Amino acid sequence: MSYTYDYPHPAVTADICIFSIRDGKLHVLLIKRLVDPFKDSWAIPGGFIKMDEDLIDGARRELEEETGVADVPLEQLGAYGTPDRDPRERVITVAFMALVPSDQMVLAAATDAADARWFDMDDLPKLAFDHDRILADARERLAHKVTNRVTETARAAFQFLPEKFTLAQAQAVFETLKGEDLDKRNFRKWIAANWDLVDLKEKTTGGRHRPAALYSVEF
Amino acid sequence: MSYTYDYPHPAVTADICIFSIRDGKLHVLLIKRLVDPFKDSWAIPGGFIKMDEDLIDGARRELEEETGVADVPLEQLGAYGTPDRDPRERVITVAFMALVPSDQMVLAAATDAADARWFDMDDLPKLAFDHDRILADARERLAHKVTNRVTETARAAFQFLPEKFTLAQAQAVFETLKGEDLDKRNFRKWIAANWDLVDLKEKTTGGRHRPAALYSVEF
DNA sequence: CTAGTAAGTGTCATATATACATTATAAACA
DNA sequence: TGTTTATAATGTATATATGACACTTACTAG
Repeated sequence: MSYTYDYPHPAVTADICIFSIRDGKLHVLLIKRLVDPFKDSWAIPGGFIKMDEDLIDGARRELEEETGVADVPLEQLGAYGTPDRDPRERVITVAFMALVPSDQMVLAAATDAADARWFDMDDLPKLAFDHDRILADARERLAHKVTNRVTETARAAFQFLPEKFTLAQAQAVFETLKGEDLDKRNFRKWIAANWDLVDLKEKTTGGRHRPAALYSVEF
Repeated sequence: MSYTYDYPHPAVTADICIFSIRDGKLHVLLIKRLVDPFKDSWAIPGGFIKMDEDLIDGARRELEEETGVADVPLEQLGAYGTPDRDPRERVITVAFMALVPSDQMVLAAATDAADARWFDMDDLPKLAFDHDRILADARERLAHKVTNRVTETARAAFQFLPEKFTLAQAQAVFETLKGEDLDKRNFRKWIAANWDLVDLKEKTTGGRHRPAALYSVEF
């Protein structure tokens, strides 16, 4: 009996959907591919799993190599393995996702990708492989996670708010992540019931309207 | 530029957790391994994905080859790829699960496994690889799916009931699948609200107690 | 006819979701 | 200074889901 499995092996990659809010709109981090297939196409970052690294570690490494983005709390989305999803050879990919702040983030595309940029989710380019499907699945999952219970993902939403924020700002963030408008009064009830808001007893100034109360969160 | 990716490739398998109720207890379908590693150990069925088949098709094929079980509605659980989960070489597995009736099912282990048997989930043998972890994840998912909304999995629960069943029988099935006891009155409210039960105007006989009304379901 | 056993049934409290309209307060401007 | 404009702030009613909880009914066996 031989000591290696005598079956042909597919390639295995990890692909990562990184979401952020920029300019009040949901964005996703895409890279421009450096090599064929789909050279010069946009794609979600990802690459080959090394033989000695765990799937999530491979995902983290590829993400950093292609975009410079590090230290994000990835969550597995699932495996995608339609036989012809890669025109070169059989490639099975394990998809991950995360929600991160991106303002002070410096994208470093140089090494393993021709470019790395944030794209508005409402204005996406044509994507390589089956990445449009993976991304759609991730988008759906994001919307569910953001309000359904107090998950890591929901907590990440507050990263898009300044230290001191108004409830209107918070509502805008959650609306962006969910992809739908929320009722103001119901949102305020929800956030007060589910998060530990501190009323800072300060108000905004300068607006041509009634000033808003400022809050901070404690986790 | 070469036409194949010059990275080493891991092996990729599909592993399948098949649940059923037998004797009123939750069981899982395991196979006895025919070859090393873990020769003669029990394991959840599974095997190598072929180069031209989709993940779910590979899972279905392996399941049939190793157990004789066919035509089950598999759902993907996720990918497991810890580097040393297989002592021989790097193997990444994609796990699937399903809930099926098993009474008239004939297990045919002969071909690709030394044996195939149903095991009581409360009396499992030591499992090969990391299959205990995969199985634990599947068990948890099953419990959630059975009552949370009207899913395929929830519908499958009725397969464990005869054409005409009492509400007590139905409750027993759902208790087994959830792994916890349910309140009789609350269960009756729930099943009446969520399923289309037909009161057959018949009653059981022969019990040393008050006869029970018989129902059937319509989907 | 009595004992045993499982069937059958309703209410209250709590939590969550959703719909919906008016008043309050500051800045800008005439 | 007072009028306009823009956003902030607030409460109630309804519907639905969840979970706790105890007594009466009806058959069988002895």
